[in-house]
Amino acid sequence: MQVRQDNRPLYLLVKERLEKMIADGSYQAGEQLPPEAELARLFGVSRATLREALRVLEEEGVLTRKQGIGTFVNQPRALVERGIEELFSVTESIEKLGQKAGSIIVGLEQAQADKSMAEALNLPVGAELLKLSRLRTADNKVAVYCIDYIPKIYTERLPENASWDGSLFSLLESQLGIYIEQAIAQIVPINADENMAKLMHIRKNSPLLLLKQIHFDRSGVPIFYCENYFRPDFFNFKVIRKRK
Amino acid sequence: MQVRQDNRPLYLLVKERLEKMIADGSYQAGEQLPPEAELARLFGVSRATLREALRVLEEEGVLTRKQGIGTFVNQPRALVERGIEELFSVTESIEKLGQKAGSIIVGLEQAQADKSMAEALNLPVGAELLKLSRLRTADNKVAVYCIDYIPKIYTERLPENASWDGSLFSLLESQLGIYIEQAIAQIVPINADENMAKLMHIRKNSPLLLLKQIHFDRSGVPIFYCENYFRPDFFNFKVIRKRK
DNA sequence: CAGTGGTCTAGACCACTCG
DNA sequence: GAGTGGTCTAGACCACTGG
Repeated sequence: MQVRQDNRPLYLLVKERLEKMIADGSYQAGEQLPPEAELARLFGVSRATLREALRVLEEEGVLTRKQGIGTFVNQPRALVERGIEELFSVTESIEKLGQKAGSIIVGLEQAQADKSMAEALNLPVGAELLKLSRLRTADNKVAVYCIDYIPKIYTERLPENASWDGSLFSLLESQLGIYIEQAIAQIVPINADENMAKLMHIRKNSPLLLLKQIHFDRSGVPIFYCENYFRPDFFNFKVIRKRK
Repeated sequence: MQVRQDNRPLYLLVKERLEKMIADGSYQAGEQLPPEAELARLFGVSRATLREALRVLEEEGVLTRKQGIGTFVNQPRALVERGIEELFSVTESIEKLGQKAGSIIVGLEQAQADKSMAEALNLPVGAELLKLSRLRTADNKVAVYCIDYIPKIYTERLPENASWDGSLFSLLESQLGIYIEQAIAQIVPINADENMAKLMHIRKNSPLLLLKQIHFDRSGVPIFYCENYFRPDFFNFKVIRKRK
C-alpha cells in the first residue's frame, strides 16, 4: 500500500526528489533530463503534476526547458545571496548582517503631501502626513538615515504608546493589520552634505546610496513613502537581472 | 502576406478578456471575482485553463488569490516603468530613452583573471581576458563608462573584423550563439575621480552609480564580467522589491 | 519525419477560511 | 457545513525543433 504520510503537495515531493537527483549527480549540470512522459512514469505521477514540479524548478533557475528540444540542468548558482529585489525592513537588513539594530529618533513632525508625494500615495495634495526621521544603527554604529512619510489616516489609528523605535513594517502589521507586500524603489547615488555627514559620522561628500521607496500592501494600495540613505561600507546591494 | 490568425494559447485569450473586464470596470479594484468554476463556465474553458490565466495575472500583480477565500482585483499599478531587475544591454538602455546610442573605445587590452574575477567567471586564476573600455554615448553625450572583461576563450572565436562599437549582447548572440539570460549586479554608489570626471565630462566627485555585473547564459554558465559607471542624471534606476 | 515540451479537457478530491 | 482556491489524474492534440 502506497501511503502519502506527508501532507505536502505531491508536486513538491517530486520537486525534492528531482533536486536530490541533481545534487547527487544522477543528472549532471548541462545534461538533458528524460522526457516528461518518462519522468512522470518514473515518479508515478501524472504529467501535469510532474510539470508543476518542473515549473517551480525552472522558476528557481535550476532547470531550463526548451520546446521541441528538452529539459536541461543548469549550472548550480554559486551566489545565493539575497538581492535587493527581496523586500525587507531596515531592521531586518541590519539583523541579517548579524548585528544589533537600533534607532535614534531625530525628528517627528507634521507634514503635508506635495504634488509628487500625493500622487505616489494616491492622496489629495495637502493631505496630512507624519514625517519621521531616524538614524538606524548596526551594533551602535550609524548605518542608515531614514525619513518616513506616513499618512495620518494610518498614524491616528495607532495607540498612544506606539513605539517608533523599531520596524515600521512590524508596527503596521501588528497594530493595524497592514501587511507591506512590495515596494517600488528608486536607486540614487548621492553625496553626503554637511548636515548628513555630521549625523552619520562620515566625511562630507562620502558616497551614499539613496533608496526612495513607495510601499504597497497586498492589494497594491500605496501605504507609505520613505527615503533611506545607506552607508555603502555597511551594505552590499545586489540584484538579479533577468532578460525578458 | 500574413494574416494574423489567432494561434495564441487559449489561456492568453482568457487572460486578455479578464484584463479588459478589469480595465473597463466590470470588476473593480478590490472586488472579489466569481469562483473559478463559474469563471471557467463563463469563458467556456476548463478550470485548468482558467487557472493558468489567473496564475499569470497573479504573477503580474493584477490579482491576489487566497485559498479558502477568493480571488481579488488589485489596485492598478501607477508605475509601469521598467526596473533594473530586467536585464538589458547598455545600448538597449540608451535606446529605451529614445536617444541614439554610440561608443567611443578608450582601451582594448589583454588582462589576466585575478582571484575574485576567476571565481566569478569560473576560470583558473591567470586565465586570459580581453579588457574593453568604452565610453557610451546617448545622443553624442557621454552617459556611461563601461569596462568589460571577456574571457579569451570567447573572443578568439570571434571573426577578425568583429566590431566592438555596439552591444556585446548582440555580438555574442549573433557570432557565437551565446544568449545572455541573466546577470548578478552589485550596486555601488561612487564618486568620480579626476580621470573619470575628465572622460565623462562631469565635475570631479560627482556621484555615479556603479554596476558590477556577472552575466550568465541560459544554462547558468558565467560568460563575462563588467563594470558600468552610470551618470544618474541620464538614468533613473528602479527596482520592484517583493516580500517573501 | 520523430520526439520534445506546450496546451487543454473533464472530472475528482483535498485544504483552508468563515460563519 | 458551505464555499473557496489548491492539487491531481488520464488522456488528447498542438507547436516547435532537429536530422
